[in-house]
Amino acid sequence: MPKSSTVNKTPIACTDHNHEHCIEEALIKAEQLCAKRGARLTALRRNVLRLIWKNHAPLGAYDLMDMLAEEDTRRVAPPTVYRSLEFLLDQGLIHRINSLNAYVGCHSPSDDHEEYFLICRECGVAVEVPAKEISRAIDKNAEAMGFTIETQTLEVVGLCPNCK
Amino acid sequence: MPKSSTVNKTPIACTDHNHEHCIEEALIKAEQLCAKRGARLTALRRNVLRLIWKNHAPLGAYDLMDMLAEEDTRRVAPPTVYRSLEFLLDQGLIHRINSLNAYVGCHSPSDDHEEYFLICRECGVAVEVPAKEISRAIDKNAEAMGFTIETQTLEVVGLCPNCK
DNA sequence: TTGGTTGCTGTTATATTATTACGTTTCAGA
DNA sequence: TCTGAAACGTAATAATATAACAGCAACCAA
Repeated sequence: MPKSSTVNKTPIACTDHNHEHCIEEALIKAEQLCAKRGARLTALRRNVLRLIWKNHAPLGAYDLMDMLAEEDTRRVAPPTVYRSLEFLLDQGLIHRINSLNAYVGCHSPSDDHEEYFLICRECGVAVEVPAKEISRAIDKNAEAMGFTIETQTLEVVGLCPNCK
Repeated sequence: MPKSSTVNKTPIACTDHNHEHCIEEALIKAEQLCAKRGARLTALRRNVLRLIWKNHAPLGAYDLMDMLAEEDTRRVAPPTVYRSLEFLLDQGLIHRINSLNAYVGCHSPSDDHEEYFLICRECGVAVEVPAKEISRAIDKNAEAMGFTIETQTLEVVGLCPNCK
């Protein structure tokens, strides 16, 4: 196997960390990135991003609608949330977890990275792991079979250190 | 990267092959496996499996319902199809493609294999590729981070040899 | 500053995928 | 042939996502 570029220790998401810091950092990075790109991080989009970062477990679109409703005393319709999600996905600020129909904040939105997810089936936490070597190997195999790769989705479900 | 166990050539699914043979073989293997396990491959389940094997592109549950309706002049309700799909998944006779909400026949239902999918976004074909080494590497990394892995989902989308 | 254009949000309706709950039938084994 | 478990039928509904169109806000050029 490739020499692992992965740090071999418990992910921050699974430790007792200052999560306010995660949220704050994510929002600042998002502001900066959008400013740089001339993309508009509107109040709604910012709110959705903040709510997604509420914890390290992916949230569904309808969960987000409920959370928005709780905060604003005003119900938002599905297209509104889905449009925000689409924007955040396009900007690489969040990822979609296909196996959960849910969305989670991206840890390194600035670089064009390959990643995969370790998902705990008990507490729901989803840890983003760099997948550069694995990804490259898959690309190589695929090309040998005549495929041109555009996107990869690797989702791994199990138990996190806290839940086992 | 690991020495590839993948055969480096165009997958059968992407060639002009005798697909009747694929279907027949899949059904025979299914019969044998179910017989061995004492599992009941009923007429309905067999039909669903046959329809899934209609081609090498994953089919949605409602597609299958439509196809059953066309053949039987009798509409089957969602739970009926979903129960058959659940059985076939349990028996390892089919796989679910999360990114498409669709189902595709398994090429080697008898062995407890790890696999991933190359999916063509143009023609829809989904090719099953053995992922033993990659899978093991992911397991190892995950364990180093304190995770215990139960299931892996790797789906790769791009263009097949015929569509590019 | 105005007017036009573009992009964002609101709203209604509906599509798509999947499950719950309960009743009926079928079938293998006693 | 009876019986219990498994499979299937049916109606209702949940969960996720999109289409289509209207109104509004922000930006830019004149």
